[in-house]
Amino acid sequence: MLKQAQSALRSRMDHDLRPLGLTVPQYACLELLRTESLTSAELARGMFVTAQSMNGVVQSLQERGLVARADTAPSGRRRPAALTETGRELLAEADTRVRRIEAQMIGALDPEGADQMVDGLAVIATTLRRDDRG
Amino acid sequence: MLKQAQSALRSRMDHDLRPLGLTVPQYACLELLRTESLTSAELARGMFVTAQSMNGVVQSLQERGLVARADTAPSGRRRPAALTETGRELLAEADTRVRRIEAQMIGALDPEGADQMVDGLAVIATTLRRDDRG
DNA sequence: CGAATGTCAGATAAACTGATATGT
DNA sequence: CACATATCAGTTTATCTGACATTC
Repeated sequence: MLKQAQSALRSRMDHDLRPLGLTVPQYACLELLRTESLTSAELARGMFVTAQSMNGVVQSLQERGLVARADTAPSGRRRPAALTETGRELLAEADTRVRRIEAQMIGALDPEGADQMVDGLAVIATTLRRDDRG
Repeated sequence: MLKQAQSALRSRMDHDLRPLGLTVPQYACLELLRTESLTSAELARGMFVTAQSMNGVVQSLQERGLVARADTAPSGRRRPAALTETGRELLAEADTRVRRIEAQMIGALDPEGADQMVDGLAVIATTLRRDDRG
């Protein structure tokens, strides 16, 4: 089941990221911010949690100087978070660790199977959104 | 990535199990106990968490009367937890909800893809155990 | 002694619901 | 007014590490 693989992955990522002072949700958050600035609400949707939950994560990242947000909203109440230089550096280190895990994961599958896996997981992720039929 | 599908699944399970007063870890725990009695340590290994973490989960299940453990250990310090009748009933209800999610998940994949998915996830789960090369 | 199991204590993080405020 | 965003407050759960006891 998904749950077994999920638990194993989370456990392993937690173990490898902990020395960097990063939790899995924090890492996931930084990862989403790699290519673009996003508001807490957008990050929340990307991670399937409430805006309130995400707010806590973003605030802790902000306090640690890993992300930055403008003090005043450029439009509406939107205050997108962006990686700082420090954040980008830490993300790079976290990434090498996570990629090592992914490599181990992918290495255990045959090449064709790995491709189908990625496709299937993407389908599942979009299918399970709570919004699509609660 | 696994993480996206995992987050979506967790969010969806959380949402559907919450009305039963069950969290995802609690449900996973009951599920592991469906066919056999297990100690906290064994459950912990099955869920890739520490024995301490699992202890809290088991204790809350015990307080709610969903699982039972002998007061004295039949051998060593082992005090395996077993589902109570109440626990079994709640698990049944939780199961129909989770199966509904799984059906939706599987339904989004073609039959062949679903099979390969299950196999692949099993491989990943065993591969990622922290113990196998940390 | 060593290994497995159980458990206490303390800390931190994450998630929820509910309420409230602010902009478009 | 409705809707999206932000954020505060309070609660619960899960998780970790460290320490310690028990039993084979």
